[in-house]
Amino acid sequence: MIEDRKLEVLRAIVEDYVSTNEPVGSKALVERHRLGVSPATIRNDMAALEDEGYITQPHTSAGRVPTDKGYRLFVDKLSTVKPLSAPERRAIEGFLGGAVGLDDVVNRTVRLLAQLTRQVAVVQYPSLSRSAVRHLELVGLSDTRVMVVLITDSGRVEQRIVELPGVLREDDLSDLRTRFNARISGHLLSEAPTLLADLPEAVAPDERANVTAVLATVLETLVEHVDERVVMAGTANLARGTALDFPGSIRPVLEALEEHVVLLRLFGEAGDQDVHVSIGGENPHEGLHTASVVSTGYGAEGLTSYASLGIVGPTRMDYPGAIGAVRAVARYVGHILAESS
Amino acid sequence: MIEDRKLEVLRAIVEDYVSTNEPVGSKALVERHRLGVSPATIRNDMAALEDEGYITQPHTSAGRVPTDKGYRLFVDKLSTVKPLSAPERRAIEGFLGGAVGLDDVVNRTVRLLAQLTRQVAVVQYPSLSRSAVRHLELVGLSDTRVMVVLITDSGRVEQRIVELPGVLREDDLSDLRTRFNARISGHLLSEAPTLLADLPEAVAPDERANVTAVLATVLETLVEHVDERVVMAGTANLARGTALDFPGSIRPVLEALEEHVVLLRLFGEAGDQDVHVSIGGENPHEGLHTASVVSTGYGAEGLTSYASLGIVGPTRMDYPGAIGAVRAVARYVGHILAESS
DNA sequence: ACTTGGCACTCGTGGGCAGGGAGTGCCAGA
DNA sequence: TCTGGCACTCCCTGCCCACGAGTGCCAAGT
Repeated sequence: MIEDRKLEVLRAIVEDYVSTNEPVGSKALVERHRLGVSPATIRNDMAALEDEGYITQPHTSAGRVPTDKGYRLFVDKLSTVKPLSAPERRAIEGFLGGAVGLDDVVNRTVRLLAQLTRQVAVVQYPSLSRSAVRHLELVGLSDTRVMVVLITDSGRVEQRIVELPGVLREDDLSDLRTRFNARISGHLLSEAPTLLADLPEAVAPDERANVTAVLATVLETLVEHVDERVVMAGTANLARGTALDFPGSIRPVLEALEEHVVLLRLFGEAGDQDVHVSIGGENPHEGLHTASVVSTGYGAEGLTSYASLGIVGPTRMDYPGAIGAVRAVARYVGHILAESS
Repeated sequence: MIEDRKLEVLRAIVEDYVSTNEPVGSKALVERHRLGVSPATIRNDMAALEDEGYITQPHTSAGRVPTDKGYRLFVDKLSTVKPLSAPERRAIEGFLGGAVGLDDVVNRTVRLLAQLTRQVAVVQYPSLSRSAVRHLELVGLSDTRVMVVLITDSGRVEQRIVELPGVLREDDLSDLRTRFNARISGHLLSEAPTLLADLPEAVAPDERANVTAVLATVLETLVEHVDERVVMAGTANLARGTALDFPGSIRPVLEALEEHVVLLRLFGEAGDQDVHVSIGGENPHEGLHTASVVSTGYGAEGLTSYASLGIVGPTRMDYPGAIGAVRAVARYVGHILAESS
C-alpha cells in the first residue's frame, strides 16, 4: 500500500527531474501528478525514500533528486519502454535504408542514434571474431608479396599484405586459396585457428614456409587482433544540459569516450540481445561516474550479435526513450546487415 | 621607435595572456618584461593599440586581451616558430616509427598531435584523388561479381564489389586487370578518368557491358567520390581552459568538429606546404568563431601533399608552439608514408 | 616629442546583511 | 495512516560598502 505509493512517488520524481532539470519538491509533485494525497504525506514518503538511498537533496532546503540507486530502481521496475512513434520509425527506415556498404550503414546508424536520443551515440563495427567468413581471397601482388582479403557476412572487408619468405607460383596460390576457403568459408572467424591448424602439413613441403607465413598473418592480424573500431557522434550533446548534469566538467567524460578501449569494455558487459543499462557509479571507468550508458548487441535476428551499439549521457536521462531508441535502431541495423549479405 | 615598442607591447600582451589566461595590465607587463619604461608609458601604447583594434578590454577596469586582429599580427609579424625540443622530436620519431599500416600511422599521428599541442587534433586520410595508383586488382568472387581493390602509394587500400550485367570469364578478367594497370599504374588517381576513357572501346564488343560496369564503379566510387575520412583526438582538451576561452559554450565548437565537411573545407584553405593559421572570426563556420585552426598539408617531400592535418583550439593559443608541432608532425608523417611505399 | 608620476575615475569582486521563498521535519490530531 | 500547521534551514537576490586593479588624462620633466 504505502510501498506502492512510495514507488509511484519515486517514478514521479524521476520523470519530473528528467524533464525539468530541477530538484523536485513535494508540492510540485502533487500538483503535476494525481497522487490523491497531500504534500505532507508525500514528504513522509520522500523522507523514507531518502533514508533508503533512492533520492537525495542537493542542499537542505532544496527539492529531491534521484540517486544512481533511484535511477536503477526506476529502470528495473518502474519504467516501461517508450516505443518510437510512427514517424520516427519511418525516419529510421528511410535513413538507414538508403545506405550502401558497411561504412555507410555504420555512419548513418551512429548519427541517427545521436539525433534520436540527443545523446552521444557509439557504434562498434561488426566484430570480426563474431562474424562468419564469406570469402577469403589471396591476391598475388608480386612473386613474394600476397595480399590477403577477407570478406565477412556482415559486409566487412579487411586486407593485409604479406611478405613471403620465398617465391609462390600462381597455381600454388590458387591451390592455397581453395584450401583456405574450403576450410573456413561459412564458419565463424573465431573458429579459424582450429580449422586451419593443420594446413601447413597438408601442402607440399617446399611450400610450407610460404603457407605458414600467410597463415600467421591471417591468424594474427585478422583473428587475434582486437578489432577496436568504433564510431561516435553527438558529442556536442554533452554540452547541452546545465552544469547539474555533469558536476565539475564534461572533460573526464570526453576523455573516457576517447579511450575506445574503455568503450569496448563497457559494451562487453552488454548482454547479447537485450538492452543493458549502466548507471553512474556502476560504470567501471572513473570518468563515467557521472554518466549512464544504454547499450545492446546488434546482429542478424536470433543469432549471436555482430557487435554492440549504444549511447552515453548524463544519469539524468530519459531512460525509457533511450532504451526504446537503442533497441529499435539495433534491430533495424541487424535487419539491414542480414539482408545485404 | 615608438612603433617598435608598441609591437613589443603587443607581443608581450599576447604571450602573457596565453600563459596566464588573465587580462594583462600595464603594471604586470613592465614587471614581467624588460621594457625599460614606466607603466604610464605602456598605458599610452596600449590605448593606441586598442584604438587600432589589436587589443580590447573585457570591462572598463580590467586588463587588455588581444583581439583576433591582434593575434593575426602576432602570428604574421611578431612570433618565431618554436622548434620542438630534442626529447619531443625523439618521442615523435619513436611513437610514429612503430606504426604498421596506414590506419596505424594516422591514428598514432592524431593522438600524438593532440598530446603535443594539448588541443584537438584532426588528421585527414591521404586523399585518394591526390594519390597515385600503385596497383589495381580485380578479384572474381563469382561469375558475375568482381571485387575491385585499389592500392595507392600512400598505403591506402579501397575496395568495392561490382555486380556485373553478364558473365565474365577468368581470362577476360585477367586481361582487363592488365589493361587497367597498364593505363593507370603510377599515375595520379585524379587522372584516371582521362586515362581510362577509351577502355570500353579497346575490348571485344561482347565484353563491353562488363567492362563499362567495372569502369563505372572504379570511377564513381574511387575517384569522384569525395573521400571525407578524418580522424580526431583530444576533444577533451576543449574543456580544459576556463570559461574565458570559449565564451558561452564549447557546444558550437563540438558541433562544427562533428561536421567533417566543415573541417575538410577548413583544411582546403591550407596552402600545400606551409602552415596555415586561421583565427577566430576568420573561420568560415559560425561555430568556430571562437576558435583558431592551425593546419598544413602533408605528404612525400616536395611533392603535392596527400592531405591535410592540423589542430583546433581557442584563439588564446600558443601559436608558435602549435605551428612548430604541426609542421614537425606533418614532416614526419610525410617521411613515413613515403618510406613505406 | 616622449616619458613620467600623480591623481581621479570606473568598475568588477567579494563580504556582510536582510528579506523572501521554497522546501523540509516533526508533531498533534483526526 | 493521513493531514494541517508550524518552526527551521538554507538558497537566492538585492543591496551596500570597501577594496583593488586598472585606466585615462594632465602637467611637468627630459
